[in-house]
Amino acid sequence: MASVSMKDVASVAGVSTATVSHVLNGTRNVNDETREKVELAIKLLNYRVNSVGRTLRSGSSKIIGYVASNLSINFYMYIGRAITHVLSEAGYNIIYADSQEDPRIEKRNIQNMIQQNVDGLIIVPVNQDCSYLEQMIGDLCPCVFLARNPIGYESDAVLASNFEAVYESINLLIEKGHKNIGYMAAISNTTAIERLNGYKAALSDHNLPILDNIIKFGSGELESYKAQKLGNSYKLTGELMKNKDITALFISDGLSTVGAVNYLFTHHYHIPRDLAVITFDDAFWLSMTNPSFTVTEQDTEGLGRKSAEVLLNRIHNSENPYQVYRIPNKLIIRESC
Amino acid sequence: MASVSMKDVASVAGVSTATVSHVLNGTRNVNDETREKVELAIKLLNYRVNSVGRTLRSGSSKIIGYVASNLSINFYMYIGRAITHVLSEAGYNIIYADSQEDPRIEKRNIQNMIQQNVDGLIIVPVNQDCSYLEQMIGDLCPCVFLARNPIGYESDAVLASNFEAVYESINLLIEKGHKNIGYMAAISNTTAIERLNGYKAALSDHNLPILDNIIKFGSGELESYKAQKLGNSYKLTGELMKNKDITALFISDGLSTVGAVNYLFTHHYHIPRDLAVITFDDAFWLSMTNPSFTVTEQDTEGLGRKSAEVLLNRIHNSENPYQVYRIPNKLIIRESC
DNA sequence: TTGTATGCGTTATCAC
DNA sequence: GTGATAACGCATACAA
Repeated sequence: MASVSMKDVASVAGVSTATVSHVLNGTRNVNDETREKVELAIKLLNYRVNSVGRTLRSGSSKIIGYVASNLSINFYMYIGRAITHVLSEAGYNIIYADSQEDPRIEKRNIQNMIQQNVDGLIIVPVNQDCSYLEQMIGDLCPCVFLARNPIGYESDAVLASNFEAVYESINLLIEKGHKNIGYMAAISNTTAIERLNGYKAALSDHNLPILDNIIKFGSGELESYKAQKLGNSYKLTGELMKNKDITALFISDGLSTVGAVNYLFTHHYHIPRDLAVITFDDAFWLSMTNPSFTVTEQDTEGLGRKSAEVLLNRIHNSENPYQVYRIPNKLIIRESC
Repeated sequence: MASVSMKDVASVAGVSTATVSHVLNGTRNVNDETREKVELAIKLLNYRVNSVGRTLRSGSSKIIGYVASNLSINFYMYIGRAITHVLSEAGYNIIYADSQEDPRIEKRNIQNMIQQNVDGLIIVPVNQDCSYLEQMIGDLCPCVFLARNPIGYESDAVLASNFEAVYESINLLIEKGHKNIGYMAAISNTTAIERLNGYKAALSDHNLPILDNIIKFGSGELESYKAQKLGNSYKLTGELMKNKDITALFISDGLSTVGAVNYLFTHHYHIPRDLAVITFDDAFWLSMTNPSFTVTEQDTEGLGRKSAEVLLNRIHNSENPYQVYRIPNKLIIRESC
């Protein structure tokens, strides 16, 4: 509405808009006296740059879009904060979009951001198959994938070291004498496969058999986090635990954890006496249950920071070959194992 | 980079840019044949409108900004989804910004959004005192406050019915025979006062005394949600529970709940036998603890929907007097009372 | 039914 | 050291 433009500032200060612009951006030498006149006018009129005009003219919005599959999962919010921290330092503004696990919303979010002329994108894709993003993004803006390795789209990716994290966790259980270690996963995608491979490798390396009947994989359907508490993973855990030989359980994702823990508590498992448990991904409530849970925690700070840095590199130097970066987890030992 | 503009489309279709624009927006009659030529060119070139140009020219970005005090609290994300739902229907795009409970970040977020020419703002303010937003926002864009009633800034606000929700909860406890009902609050602001007044009114209406020594108020400092589990509310609950007359406890905000519940579990309170408990605000884990917790749940869907509607009204009709809207809570009875 | 031309607010290329 | 002026991509008033 009552918007003040550079023209107004220029007129009040008695200079040209070019001078105002240069004062604002420090892009050329300005006489001290002139500068002061301009700065006074800016204060007087309460002038703020219009980013839209600037973006149109300069071709750069200084905005980075963070499009996450599901922002109601704290994991992705914490990553967002780390991203924001790094990128603000570098002079960028960050806008968040929430895809709500819906590929159509994700598509719209990315479309919008591109139309807003974002200088870069950090994407947690809803689906593994990202080929449909190819013609949307193309070479319009650099783009880093986060937490999930995209299929059908060549780009940088920053991922947790899924294999190593699970390997380390299973190792711990084996060292404690467990031989029948159940494995629970709600989702099946390449990330889930990487984790499962860590499990299998750890068993193999200790000459333990891999028993298919104590590995439980969900349908791959994504349930909303809110609905999750009564969801599929509760049931899957029940089916898994019919096998009475199991003395330890590894829960391989945060979505499974809610239902699985709920099942174990409801059925009065004595942890860790009857059953040792380790879960993938920390959550604040996992340290306040009785017993508290041993977890392999993903490094949100590291993941966010790295993806921001990779994006910045890509923006400034678009010729390097694409690369996948791995951020190690951290094993946090609590009471459940 | 290889960005396609209306000019390119016009040239390929053999028409003027005006025609392309009108085809795109349906703003005037176009010959079927011409339209088809244009649409073909658009497909051929994979053309997408540039929102920046459109915004600059039209003065409207069709973007609404949602600036929340702390997006890692699920409550605010769920509200964001409801907002998004209503506003997408109305043809707006929504961008989220996370203030991380830091007024400086909030300020930057709002500043950015205004510079991006957003058509409206929905703000969960970090501080109660919003007078510093006055000169930033002014009449530059309509703005609805959410969840916290701003001081020093005249605007619409959409709030939970704090008074009634607590009144109803305390009523339930009184009906169950409780006379010494402890009250816990981590934060002290007008929202907290409203809730406390609901507590006091319920007691008064049943001719029960209001005992200051079983009411515990935090310092008002905001702790990060992540750090909260070991934070102030744990300690405050401990101090409160020194009073052995207390037979019921009302926890008046989600931030307190984490610490308070942690304290009660750690000290092996038998709930509800020794102590009946009701908390303000639901969270998924409150239904999977043992016992599960009775809560007065805030209606995120209603809060988000209403604030979006109020904003739309304000955008289309800016002359109505400002108003405060209240969205009722829902009492969900579980095992803790 | 369609085209031409202007301006939104800014930056950048000239010229002075 | 400073000022005109063009151009970014689009929508629209006006002309044809």
